Amino acid sequence: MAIPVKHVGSNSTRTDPLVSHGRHFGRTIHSFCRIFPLIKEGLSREVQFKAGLLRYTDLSNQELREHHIYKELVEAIPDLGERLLTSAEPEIHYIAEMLNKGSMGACADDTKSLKSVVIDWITPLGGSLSPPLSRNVKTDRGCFHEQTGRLLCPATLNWDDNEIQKQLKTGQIIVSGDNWPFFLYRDHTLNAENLWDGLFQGELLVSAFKHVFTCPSSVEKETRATRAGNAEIHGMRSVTIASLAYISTLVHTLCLGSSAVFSRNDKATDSERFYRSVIEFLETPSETAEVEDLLRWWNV
DNA sequence: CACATCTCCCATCCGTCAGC
DNA sequence: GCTGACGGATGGGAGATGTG
Repeated sequence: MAIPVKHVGSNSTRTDPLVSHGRHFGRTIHSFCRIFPLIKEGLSREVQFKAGLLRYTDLSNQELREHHIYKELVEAIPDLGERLLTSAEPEIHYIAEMLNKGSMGACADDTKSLKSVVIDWITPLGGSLSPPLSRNVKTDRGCFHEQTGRLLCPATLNWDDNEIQKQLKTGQIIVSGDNWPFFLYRDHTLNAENLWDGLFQGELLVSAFKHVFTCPSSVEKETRATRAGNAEIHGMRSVTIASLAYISTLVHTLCLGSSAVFSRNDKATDSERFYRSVIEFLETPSETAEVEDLLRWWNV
């Protein structure tokens, strides 16, 4: 297998800094994507723009969105744009592979630690879960458990209705679009008069966000951190739409959900579908004002 | 120094799926 | 069915950076 190995630093035993950038890319810019095609096509479009062969208005919405992600990627990593322009295909493959490695690795680590502590967070204060949930096994979560099922249930539905529970278990009801689950709302309750009230301000979401981006111990009142957390390491200043979607998806599918696999196949899996619907929703032009308010709330 | 905390990485395991 | 390749999950641990 001929993989061109081109290390950036002089010390060849260290991992390529691209991996670290890949970690942050996955958490804050975009998850669930094939990085090589993203770069390849983005690069090709850029070249065509410069040559006057292509205009932004020629792109479909999907292409526009992909190109936007490409631009964010290039801007996030110093000298990447320049490097890509002078790289042959094998080198681009290598770059994509390193970024992908980081992106997947971060996701694996976050899932691993979150799915365990999330048990603490959903356990009632001073009480216990009945039946108890295993910290390591997820198969009995999701709709199969009273506590996780209630949190995952779309907020417009009544979890206490047996018929609804049954339909959720059999997959007849799919959570998507503006039918958001309870855990996304502040106090895990829906204000029927204002669907935006408290949306994406759920306590679980906030805890998970701190856990991943600040540091695990910052979730409690006093942080015991002795070193920089992820946000600081990568110079992250503010909460982004993609990072909110990332955390929401982690909690939704990987911590509360029962599915065992965080898949990125071509088939739309639960996690990917959920991620996309969150992003699409938060990027809807008509919701801009509310989203700005939301981000302001997060960034206080 | 011993320890605590945290990020990052690796080796290994396991489920899925195409090709026979 | 069987099998091997592949990719994601998992557990463990190295290394960085702080504290008492």
